[in-house]
This record gives sequence, structure tokens and C-alpha cells, in this order.
Amino acid sequence: MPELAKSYDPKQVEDRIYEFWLNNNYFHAIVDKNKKPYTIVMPPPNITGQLHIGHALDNTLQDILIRFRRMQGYSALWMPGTDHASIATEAKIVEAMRKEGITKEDIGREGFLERAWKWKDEYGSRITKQLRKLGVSCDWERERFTMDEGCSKAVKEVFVKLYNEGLIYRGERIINWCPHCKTSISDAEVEFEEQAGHFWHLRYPLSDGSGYLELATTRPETLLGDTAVAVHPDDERYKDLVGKTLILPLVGREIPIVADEYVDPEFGTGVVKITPAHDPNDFEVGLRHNLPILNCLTDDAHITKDYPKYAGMDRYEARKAIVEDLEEGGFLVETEDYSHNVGTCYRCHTTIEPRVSKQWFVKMEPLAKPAIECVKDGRTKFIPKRSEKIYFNWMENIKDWCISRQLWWGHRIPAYYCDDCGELIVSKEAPNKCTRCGSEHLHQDEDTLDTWFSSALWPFSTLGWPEKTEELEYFYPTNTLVTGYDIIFFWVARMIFSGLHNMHDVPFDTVFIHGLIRDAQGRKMSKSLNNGVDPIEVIDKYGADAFRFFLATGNSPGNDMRFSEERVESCRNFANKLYNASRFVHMNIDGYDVECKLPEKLNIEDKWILHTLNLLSKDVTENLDKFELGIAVQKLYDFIWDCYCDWYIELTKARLNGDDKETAQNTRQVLIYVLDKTLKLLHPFMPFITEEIWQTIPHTGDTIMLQQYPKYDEALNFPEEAAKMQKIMQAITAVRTQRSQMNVPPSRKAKIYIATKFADTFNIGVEFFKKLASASDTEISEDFDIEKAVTVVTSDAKIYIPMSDLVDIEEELNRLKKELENTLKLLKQDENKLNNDSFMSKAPQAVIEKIKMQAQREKEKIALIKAAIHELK
RNA sequence: GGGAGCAUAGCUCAGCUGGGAGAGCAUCUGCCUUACAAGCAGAGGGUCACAGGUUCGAGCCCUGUUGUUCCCACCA
Repeated sequence: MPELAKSYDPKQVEDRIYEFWLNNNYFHAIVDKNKKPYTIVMPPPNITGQLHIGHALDNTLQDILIRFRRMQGYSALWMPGTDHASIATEAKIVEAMRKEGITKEDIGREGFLERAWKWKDEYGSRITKQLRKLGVSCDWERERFTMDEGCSKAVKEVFVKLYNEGLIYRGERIINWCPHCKTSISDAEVEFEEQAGHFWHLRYPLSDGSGYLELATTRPETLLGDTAVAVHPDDERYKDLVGKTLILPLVGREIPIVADEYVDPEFGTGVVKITPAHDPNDFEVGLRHNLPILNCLTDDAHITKDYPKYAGMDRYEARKAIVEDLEEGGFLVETEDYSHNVGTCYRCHTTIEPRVSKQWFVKMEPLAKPAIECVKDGRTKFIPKRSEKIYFNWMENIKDWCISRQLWWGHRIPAYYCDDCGELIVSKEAPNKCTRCGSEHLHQDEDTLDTWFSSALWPFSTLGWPEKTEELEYFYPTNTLVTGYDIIFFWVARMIFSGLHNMHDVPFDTVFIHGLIRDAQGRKMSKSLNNGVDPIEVIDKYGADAFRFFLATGNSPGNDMRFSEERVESCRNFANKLYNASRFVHMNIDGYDVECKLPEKLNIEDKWILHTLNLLSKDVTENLDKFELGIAVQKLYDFIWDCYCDWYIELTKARLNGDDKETAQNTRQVLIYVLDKTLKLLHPFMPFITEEIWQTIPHTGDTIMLQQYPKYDEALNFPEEAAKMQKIMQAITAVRTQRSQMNVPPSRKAKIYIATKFADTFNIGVEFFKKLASASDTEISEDFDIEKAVTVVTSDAKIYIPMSDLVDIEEELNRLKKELENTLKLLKQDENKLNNDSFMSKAPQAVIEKIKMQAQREKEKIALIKAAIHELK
């Protein structure tokens, strides 16, 4: 290895390594009957999208999981792709066209689609290119698009199937209409926003001139479409009025007073105006009472020409004008400030307009039932478990899904109408004549499907369905679906019922839910706040590994986290630490013939680090199995920084520079061995730097990403040596602490005397004391008779540091007394437990043993402190 | 109206099946110890929101209270 810079520069590494992986096709997963499959389908980002921090989190988590399983020997497929995002993409293109002064209608459907595809070709891969910067190891060779041939085929297949089963139907219903996007949207796509408005109290005169009926509304402009007024059937106040009629103000139409349970007599005056065409509840009332549906708004929410006075005004202008006219006519009783929730379009946040129109629907109840079952019986499991409540809540209250959209960019509905006899034909292939009358004059339904209709099929359409491919056979059902809690019902729910219905099996066994990343103040990142963090900029500044590490650290399933540049920085520092550790290793192995293999003879510190590493492998694997990524990453951090760098590397220095050639060589091998395993353990989290370092140290194999993930190895279990090493380390720390508190610089060495029953153990550590505890020399014995020495005590040893000029007897005594007090307190606690019959009979044996040992060590320590105090006096 | 999360060090957060409270950042002290000052060695700092309960033992389990964030439903 050439001279290395002092700090790690991800820019020199990441793109090159990614190229290396790509060129060798390491991400490609194949059907391999000798391996178990592990599959993740990537939530396809919108082609309109730019990589945001949510994508970065989502894909980092997936990459960690897929790399982990791949290293464990699974045939690990991570299926990537993009979503056509009909409404978002169409809006974007329409907007671009608007700037050029063109409308959709100007260029027609075909011209528009041509433009859209061109747009897709130009920008559609932007986000996947950005994803690569993160180091994602998905199988790009299999990349899919929700509107590619295969997915389109799957969409038609499912549509026709559901139609033939009676689960898709067409009907005139009230749906959510976005007057800006000019399309219907599903219930899931409506976002409620609290808006300040008014509550207008109006009075409608009775036809017979006997008086008025007072009611209140937040939407006076819909008065134009009123076809009734409703009261509760049991409401004594209005009982006699039911069946009578009213004269609709401004319009003059005669409308009935009906009785309906929907009205809450307690609310307002207990009288509701009924506008079936513009309110979902009113629509239901209208159905029950056979009321006419009068649409008074156009598709862009302007008043229709049926009301000449207001025709052409948009709904808010009309509201103002109508309120003025009502006031003038004496129909307005009062105006009250009122704040209420208003549905808005999740894409453009325009207030939605409930509208009656002919749309296609999926009948949900029969599909929802098995989808609820499979989560209840554990075939699909949510992590964290509580997130399944969101799922159940939605599934159990589900309404039919409006799937048709009045858009051009998307899967066109495979339904055809006969121009002559009106027959409806639903078919995968365009029919050339009418199945009923034989006419050749047919036209296809103009509408396209909800984007989520195609993404619902993603887990199997990407594997080749409806063809029976070997990939489908092997990789389905997939294993883990990683996504945020915000799209459980948009997508997860729909994949589950689609998978069950079409594949007769769940689409994945685990749904791993993560939270949102908020800004440093805990606010949601949004365009309007302009507080978004660009992942690409973060990667540019700190490197993808540091960013990924940040995303995985302190992140627990389903919980939101805040972005913090300081924390990314500390992750960058960690990468740098690892890099420098490898520089140290290189300085000591380069020029020697070293293999990545353990030597025959292991020293105590070797056994300690190997033992610790061994436990780490076990822990990290268990944590990853349980999706505890944040915990796993913390353990790796601690091991690398505290154990390997701060202790083990320091401990090796004496041996490496000593005269004993054999032990120096052994040390090199252990250094390499541990580094190699550590890099592998860390690789799923920090793929670039681990590959980079691994390539430069002695290794076998071509890439770290295909090496076996380290497993627990009984042969590396050295609990006794590890415990001994702990004794030595504790003593070193005790000496350091004392010296530090006396402000003695490390350069000022002092001989230390260790009085201990464990002379054998401490004898092994002599060099460590010199190197790590600033000892000029070490003497070890059962006991010493030393005057004027600073004394530190551990459970295993009493250590004298004779620094007569620094010793203040009084201070020493106080310190030792305090220490004694603390230890006595601890002992007391333990003894209380051990003397407690309930504890002794009910606590598990292991806990009792632990307490006994603790108490024993405390007793020993107390004896040592007492002796030290005695000596001082 | 229904439901969920969160409340732990000055700040941001971990804390896995209950068994002596942790990290990062910040603060303080001392160190350029030839891998790393993006570093090393130490230190200080917590009634684990509050009140009950279960238990030999509670940050963790149960009940309630307060504060806070969010989701769903939506009364015109």
C-alpha cells in the first residue's frame, strides 16, 4: 500500500468502488436452488422525484438488510425500479407545457403521451442515479418501471380478472375531485387540513309562507344545488314540517323537508341543507330520499351556466357573491367564525370538491378480509408491531377504491364501448368488434388507472407475473418490505390484498416500518419551509458511509428521527477512525509476509479481543435478525473504537516493537484477523470504506461483499482470559484516573507497585502498565510496605504510586474514605438481597450468582481500601 | 369522536425477553504518547414527566394524570 493520507477521503473511493461492484455484477441475484432466496422489492421512487432524505433512509435500511443476507449466503435479490406516478408526472408536464403556452388539449392525447415518454427518458433515471451514490446494491439488471411492458401486462391481467369476478365495477358515485388536477382521487389521497372559515346561518322560507327554517352551512355556494333540507325524524321541533316544502333562496326552486337519521339534532339548529351533488353525506341522504342530483360546479370548480347570475365564477367568488345576495335578500341570519377540516389533494393541496361522476371502483370488502387475516395470523408481520394497528384500522373501515383517473399518463383502462349498441367490453386485448352487435365502431375508455393500482402488483409483476417464471417461483413471496408508516395504506395494504388475491400468498413476510426524518428542530421537511436536506450534498461533504451510518444510528423501528449535521460529522469521524486503524495495521504489516489467519500461540490480550469480537458477531447477527439496526450499529461502533482502537491496538504496540520476532508476527496476524472480521461485520452499514480497506489487507476472495458474514465460533470463546484481561484493564484505568486527577502529565513516569492475590495475571500485564499507565516500572507482590504513596484500589489489587512530592495525606485519606463509603453502600445493597428470602427463592439462579460474585468483589475491595487507609495513617 | 407514539444528562436520542442508567454533541481538566487533534487520557452532569399498582426487584409491565406529536373519522 502506498503512503496514505492522514484522513480518509470518501471522494477518492466511493465512485470507484461502486464501479468495481457494478463491473463485476456482484449485485445480480440468480435463481440458485442451492441457496435460500432472500428478496426485497424496492419501493419504486417516482420518476418525477429527486432523491430526498426519506429515500436515503429507506434505501439505506434495505441495503443493510440485503448486504447482510447476501453475506450470509442467501441468493439475495433486491429488485429496483421506478413508478410512473401518473398524477405527479402529468402535473409536472402540464406545468412545463403551460410555460410554453400549450395545453394538453392543444396537442391531444397522443402528442401528450409522446411528450411524457420523452420526459421519462430524460428524467426518469435521475433518481436511480442518485441512489447509486448511496451505495445501494440492488440488481440493476432487473430494474423495472411500473409502465413497462411486463407491468402493463400484469395490470391488464388483474383488471380483467377482478372485473370478471365482479370485484371491479363502474358506477356513478360521489368521489373526491381535484379541480386543479381535474381528476378523481381516492379517499387515501385526500389530506385533511384545518382551515379557518365561516358558519353562515341562513333561513329558508316555507312555501306556504308560514315562516322560515333556519340552518347553517360552511359552503353557501352549494345552495344552488340544494334539493332538500333534512331534519332528524325524532326532532320534536320540526316533526310537523316534514313533508312540507321550502323555497330555495336566490334560486326560487321548491325543495322538500325530509327526515333523516344522519342529522344531529344537537348540532346547530338541527337542520341541514342537502346538496347531493357536492357532499358525500348529502349524497347518501339523497339516495335514501330519491332526491335529484343537481351539479352546480364545473370540473374546475366554477359555477355552471345553469345559474347565469353566477356562471363562470369560481367557488370562492361565488361564495362571496351568494352571501352578499343572501344578505340583501334577508336570508342571512348571522355569520360566525368557524374553523373546520377541509379535504385537499395530496399532490397539489387544492381543496377537493366532492363530485358525482361515473368512475371505476374496486369492491374492497372481499379483498380486505383475507388481508386482515394474514396479518392477524402472523403470515405477515409488522415491525414494530404497533404499526399493524394503522393497517387494521384502515382495512377494517375500508370503502370501495376509486381507481379511475381522468388523466392521460398511466395505464389506460382496458374497457371498450360499442358506439352502436353501447356494450361494455373489458378485455386485455383491444377487441375489433362488438361482442354483442358485431359493430366495429368501438372506443376505449378514456380514463387511466390510479398509480397505486400498478404498484400494488409490484412484488409479483416485477418477477414476471402473469408468466410463471422461475424467478417468481423462487423469489416470491418476498421477505422484507421496508417503508415509512406514511404509506402503509397507499401501498402496503394494497400489495397485501393484491398478492393474496392474485398469487394466493402474502407478498412479504415482514413489513419493516421506519419513521420520518425531521429537521434539526423536529419539523417535517417540506418545500414550503425550505428546510429539506439534500442527501447528495451530505454525501458530498461527509461521504456515503458516514451518511448511511448516521441514518442507521439511534434509529429504532417506526420512530421519527431528526437530522443532525453534528451527528453525521461524528459518523464521518468514525469512518476516519477506522481508516486510521487500518493505516496503523498497514504500517506494521507492510513488508512482512502476513496471512489473515490466527497464529497458534495467542496471548491474553489476543484472546480477550477475539472473545469480544466473537460475542460481537453473535450480537450483531441477532440484532439484524430482529431488525434492531440501531443497536447493531452502536455495538459495532463501540467495539471498533473502544475495544479495537483504544485498547487492542495500544496493547499491541509493545509487542510489535519488541525484540520477540515471533510474538510480533503473531500480533500482526491477530491484528489482521480481527480487522478482517470487523470489516465484514461493518460492511452492510459502511460498504465503501470496508471494501476499500479490505482490498488492501491480506485476504482471500474478490470482494468483501460476498464474504461470509462472521458467525459465533466456539473455538474463540475465551471467557477466563477475557476476565483476566478485564482485571488488568481496570487497574490501568484506575491508575490513569488517579494520575489525571492529580494533573500528572503522561510524560512524568512513575514506578507502580501492585499488591494483589492475582500476581500471575498482573505479571502478564507488566508491559501494558508501562505503555498505558505511564509506569516506569512495575513491581508485583502480595503486599508492600510503602510510605507516602498514592493508593488506588480495584477489586483485585491495591496499587501504589509513590509520588511523594504530590502526596497530600489528608486528601488521600478523604478520597479513600469516600471510595470506601461507596463500596460499602453497594455491598449493603447486595447483602440485603442475599438476606432476602423472597429474593433468594424467586430470583433466577443466574441473577443470584451474579449478586454473590458482586458482593464478593466488593468485600475484597473493601478490605483493600481499609488496608490502604490503615497504611496511610 | 377513535387510536397511536413520545416524555431518560445542557442538547439530540439509544436502552433488545424486568436483574446496578448509556452514546453522540456540548462543558471542564491534562496531553502534539511516531494510526488518527476528525485524536488520546480523564472528569462533572440524570427523583428515567407525575401519582398509584404488580413484583424479591420497575426506565422497562398495569392503571390514572399532565404535557407533546401524529394518524384515522369528520357534525352540515
